[in-house]
Amino acid sequence: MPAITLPDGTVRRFDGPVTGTTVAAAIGPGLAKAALAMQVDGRLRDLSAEIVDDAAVRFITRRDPEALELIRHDAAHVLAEAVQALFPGTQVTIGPPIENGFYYDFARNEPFTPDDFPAIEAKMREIVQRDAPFVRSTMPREDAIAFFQARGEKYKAQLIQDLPDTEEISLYSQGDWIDLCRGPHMRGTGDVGTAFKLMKVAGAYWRGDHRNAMLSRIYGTAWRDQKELDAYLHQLEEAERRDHRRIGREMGLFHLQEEAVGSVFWHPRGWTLYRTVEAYMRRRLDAAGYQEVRTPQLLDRKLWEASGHWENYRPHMFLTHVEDESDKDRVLAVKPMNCPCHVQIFNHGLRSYRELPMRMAEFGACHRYEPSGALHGIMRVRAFTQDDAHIFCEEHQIAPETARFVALLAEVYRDLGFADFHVKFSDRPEKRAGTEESWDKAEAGLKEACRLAGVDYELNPGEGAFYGPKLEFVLRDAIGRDWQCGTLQVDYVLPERLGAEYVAEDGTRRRPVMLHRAILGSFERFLGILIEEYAGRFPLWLAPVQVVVASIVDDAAPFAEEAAAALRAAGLRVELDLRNEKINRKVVDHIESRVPVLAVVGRREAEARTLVLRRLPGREQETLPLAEAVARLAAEAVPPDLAGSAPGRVAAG
RNA sequence: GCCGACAUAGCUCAGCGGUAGAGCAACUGAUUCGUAAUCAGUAGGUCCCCGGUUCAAAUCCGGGUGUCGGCACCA
Repeated sequence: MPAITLPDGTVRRFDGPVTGTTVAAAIGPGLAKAALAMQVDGRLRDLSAEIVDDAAVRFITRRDPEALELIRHDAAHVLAEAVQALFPGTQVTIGPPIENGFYYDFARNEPFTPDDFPAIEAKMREIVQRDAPFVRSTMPREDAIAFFQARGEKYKAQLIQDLPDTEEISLYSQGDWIDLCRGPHMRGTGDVGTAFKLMKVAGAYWRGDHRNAMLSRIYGTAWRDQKELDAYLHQLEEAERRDHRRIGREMGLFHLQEEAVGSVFWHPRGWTLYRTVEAYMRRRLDAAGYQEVRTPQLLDRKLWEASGHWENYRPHMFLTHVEDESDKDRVLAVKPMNCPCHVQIFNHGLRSYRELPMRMAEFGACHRYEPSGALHGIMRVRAFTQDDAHIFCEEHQIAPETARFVALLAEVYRDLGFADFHVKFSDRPEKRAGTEESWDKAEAGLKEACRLAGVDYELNPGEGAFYGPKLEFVLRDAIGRDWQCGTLQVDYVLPERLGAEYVAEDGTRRRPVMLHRAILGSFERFLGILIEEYAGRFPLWLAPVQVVVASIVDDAAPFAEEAAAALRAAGLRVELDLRNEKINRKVVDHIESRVPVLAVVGRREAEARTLVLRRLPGREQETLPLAEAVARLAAEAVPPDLAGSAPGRVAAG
């Protein structure tokens, strides 16, 4: 006699076990038609599932957030059926819903190509049209294994084999086609609808392990209706326009070329942006009690052996040698990290606890031999500069230093336009240095510090650095990819390996703890993210070219030059556009090159000694006397950390 | 690194066995024109590299390199 409580609090009683379909029908024909699945006591279930006991039930319709996941999951099944119908002999593996869509991994000797999409999509529509109901059944484990083995689905058989004993083995059929699946599903394939599209093919390792076979993955996107699908496709196009590689070229910020794979050629405007951010960071670090240092690029392998990099990190290191006979056996490595160098500075001379915490910063240029497939624009490169620092401290200082760091990082991100970021906590990896005790201590200490600093994180198991656990501060790019920028790592290992010590209050020698930390991560990556975040339309203080003074007629040129000089004298980055072009054309060009302010000078302005300021890409304009225009723009161009203190003059970078 | 796709003028792209083309940009000239592209002309290419097939290769085949999308990697 289940009593079913609905979200609005009403209770319905039934004589015996009922399916969701029956309950929905009892409530009303509208709901019976709209319900795709249900939530029973918070758990998502098939509509055809029986409810035996009293329960709170909520029906899922197409409008509910859960519907998207169901649509995508079912779409993956439809894709799998379509592929097996068209390409006999293809084995199915897994096909989960993901953000914005779904994928399915197939085992097939010949990989799919986008040319196969039209046929597959057509078959999918056919299957959706047929609207076969999803029917759930269960099978004893051994039977299920035998069942899939007999069909030549060895991946499915293996999946079942590896399911925990407690797990019930459920299968879903849609017409003649059947698949191992946990569910739940909607009523039938027709509920998938037609707002789906296959997007791309890719190779993917079975179970994500590069030692396993490579499967052929098909990605698709699926939505409630065509309108949502169109909106998503449009959004993808927009994202493509923000791509830092495209904007970098369009704005003349940087380029990459074959002779220096993974290294950036910064052009004048890009370098201006870089210097602006660097100068900002330097001020921030100075104010936060850091001391900046500079350390060598090339260091003898002895140091890397001592630090543990030689053992743990060598495949990623660039090694050098010289031809000189007397020196030819010496191996110098280009530094992949700055930390060992900073320990060398710390070790130079006897340290006292009074000097701790010692915050040692460096804009350190590092080189790492990254796998070719990992390279991506300026976000993932082989040569980059970190806003790196190491805090040498005593154990009890870990928590307060973490809190200070997180506060600084949040302030920097906010100033640079990132209100949102998320934090991951990565604990001990398989390949690591140091004892279990030191890892226990480091992980516990960092967790405690997070608690004190009020940092919420998600756990990222096994992803720590080889010397210590880390916090990762993650920002998202235009294409929806996440990038680790900031980081904080607790390290008991390197001070030990490199023999760092200080004299404690009681006169004994102790090991400091090292906190490795970065806020931007690398300038290259961060600037890539920054470019995408603003789509190249930077706030005035960051814009490489802040103002273009454009003349309307040649007669106005002398005053335009005078105005540009005045703006430059106030510290602004100014370009002059005296081309023999109409003002319409100049407006278009400078909107395209993403200049924030256009100062227009015609005959009238030249006579009245005024400027017409137009904020691009907007249309509003205002006329101001030259001196006032200069003062206003100069004030506006003050970096956020200097705002409030003497406005007017702006550090050049 | 693995799977797949791609590589033609500065940029975006067409050409896909018969000796290279468009638009924009560049350059020259005319125009001096008040806020989203003035007109005309000129110039511009080892068709990524190396081999092969062919009377003939940008085009077909093989091998490299790079880029792009995933996967793996990201200390």
